[in-house]
Amino acid sequence: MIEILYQLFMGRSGAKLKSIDLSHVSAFRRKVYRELSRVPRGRVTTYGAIARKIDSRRFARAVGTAVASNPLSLVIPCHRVVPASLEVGNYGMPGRKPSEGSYIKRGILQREGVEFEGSKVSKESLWV
DNA sequence: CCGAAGACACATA
DNA sequence: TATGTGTCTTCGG
Repeated sequence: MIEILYQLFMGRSGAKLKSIDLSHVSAFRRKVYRELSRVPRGRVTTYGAIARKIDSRRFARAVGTAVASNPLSLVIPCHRVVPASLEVGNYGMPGRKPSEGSYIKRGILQREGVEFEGSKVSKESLWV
């Protein structure tokens, strides 16, 4: 775990997720988190893209619920996932208004170097 | 078990 | 732009 946090601190996200215990997490969610952890700093991906990598695009909504309740918010870069519209999307912040969550999310992304065109992230920031 | 809800996607008008 | 529909995992009764 310390290893992971160190990697994050050094800006090396996408680091190994291996050492984390995911035994009590459903297989589906493990897949989601695995893909999510591959997204590097300064890039974003979409719920649909993750869904597609796992299986099919139809899983998009399910991916959303999986990410929303991710148990490792500091380790898994859940802020690097945006809807296909490329808008910022939501960011669950219990107790706060959705708008605040989006604001925070966007702030994090910008700090990581993601470029924005208006209310949307630029396609260049999309991770392939 | 079953029903409802969800950090979505996409087609249609 | 605005609605409506398709799909799948979770969670609560």
